[in-house]
Amino acid sequence: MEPIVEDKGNTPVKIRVRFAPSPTGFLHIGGARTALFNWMYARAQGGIFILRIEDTDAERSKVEYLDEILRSMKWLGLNWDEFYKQSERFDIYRKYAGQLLAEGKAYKDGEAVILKMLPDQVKIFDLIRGEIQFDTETIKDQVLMKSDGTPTYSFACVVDDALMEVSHVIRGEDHISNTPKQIMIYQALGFKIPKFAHLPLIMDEEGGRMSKRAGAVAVSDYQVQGFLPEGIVNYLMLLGWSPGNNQEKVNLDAAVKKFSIKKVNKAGAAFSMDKLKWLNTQYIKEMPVGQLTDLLLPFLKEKGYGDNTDRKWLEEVVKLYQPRMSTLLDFMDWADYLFEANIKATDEDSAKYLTSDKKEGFRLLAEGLAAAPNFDHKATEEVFRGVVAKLGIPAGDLVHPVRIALTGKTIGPGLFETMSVLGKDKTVRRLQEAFG
RNA sequence: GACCCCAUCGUCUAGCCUGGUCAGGACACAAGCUUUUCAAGCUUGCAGCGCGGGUUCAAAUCCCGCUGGGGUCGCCA
Repeated sequence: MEPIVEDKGNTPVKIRVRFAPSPTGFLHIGGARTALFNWMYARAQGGIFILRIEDTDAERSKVEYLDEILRSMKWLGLNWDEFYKQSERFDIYRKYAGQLLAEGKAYKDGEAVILKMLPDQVKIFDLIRGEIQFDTETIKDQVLMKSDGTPTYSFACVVDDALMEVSHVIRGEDHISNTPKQIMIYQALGFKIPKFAHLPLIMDEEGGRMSKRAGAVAVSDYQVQGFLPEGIVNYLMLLGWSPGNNQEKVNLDAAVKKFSIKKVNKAGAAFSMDKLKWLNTQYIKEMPVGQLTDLLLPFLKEKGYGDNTDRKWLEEVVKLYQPRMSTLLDFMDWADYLFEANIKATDEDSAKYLTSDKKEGFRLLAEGLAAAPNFDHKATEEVFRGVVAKLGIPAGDLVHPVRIALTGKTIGPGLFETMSVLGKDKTVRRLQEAFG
């Protein structure tokens, strides 16, 4: 089956799209969304997804950034079919600039090459917004090649899009006003003009411009914060697009099947950390424990918890926390008492829960647990129930103080499971030492 | 300021193209159930077509204006 679409002239056009980041910073969450929509469109149409690095600015471009962008793309699962770097194509841009000079369509100003803007009404056809019209009279002459011999963004972009036979330019709305300038370049060069699709911008939680101080903006920040690529990708696709049928949780494969660029929204979308977390929670919940444990390993290692932990035991612990985690980092916050030698509750919690009337209960419990033949949650519960029955108090009276003593926290999984994974030695010792 | 884009619950959205379903779903929020806590889960609730004119028997839906928000005006990308 040939992946084609009909254009106006009825000539079959191969779908070719590109994502063109500049390695002057980390892969931004907005950039990731642009990449995602390009990727989905390519996959949905059986087309080609090109990754083109726009590193014409040698000053600001850094290899670290390039590496990070590539890493983030792979992490998100956005694989590319072709790869280019503009810094390796300067000869090409120079050649076309020379051509325009020779044809008298551009002129020199010092070493710079500048395109004459002809008065014209430029129409661009945008797949999302329809027809947009500009009057080039208000646009000044455009620099093509800078005095230092390097191409400007618009020039390199147009030359590459044309030479790489990009059929659809899918990019952020912030590029709308670049488009008429670029069309003038296409026309001067005699290149075929591609179709455009300008995506709505992602705003911060307050509806303003996305900025660093508004929280995480780099994809890698979200990775560090314990988000899963599945959750991020799912969330990002919902910003400006809907899979329909009231579906919210949709994986990449399913999304590709339903994706249509024409169904993309026009209005900007505010980012919601809450909803991202909710989706992340959904993906964590459905993940096989073994896989989740694997993902947790690097986080544990970084905290120095990773070494010589028993895998089977670790998976049991993970299973306990899996239903209540919304990011991988939650596990690190909640399960630390299992890895630390000593734990401490806040003074406030100690004062509230570890009151002297609990001493007898703690003593009996420590004694009973120490003598328990085994230490699964059934065994620990049996001992516990025996103690509260003997004391004639409600279970809750002892449950909360014990949890504080064992974990340093007021929240957590069931107490008996908690004791079981903590192990007999630590459990008994922490009970004995609870009152100093 | 000039040019351009946009406008449905607090937020993301379905519905708009091809006017006529109590404007549907999700997150968040609130309440309840469950319960040894916190989550999760289930149930219920709260909440919206920016304003003003048209067109029409009928407007969230079509047209115009206003207001509001956003973007661009670099030898950055």
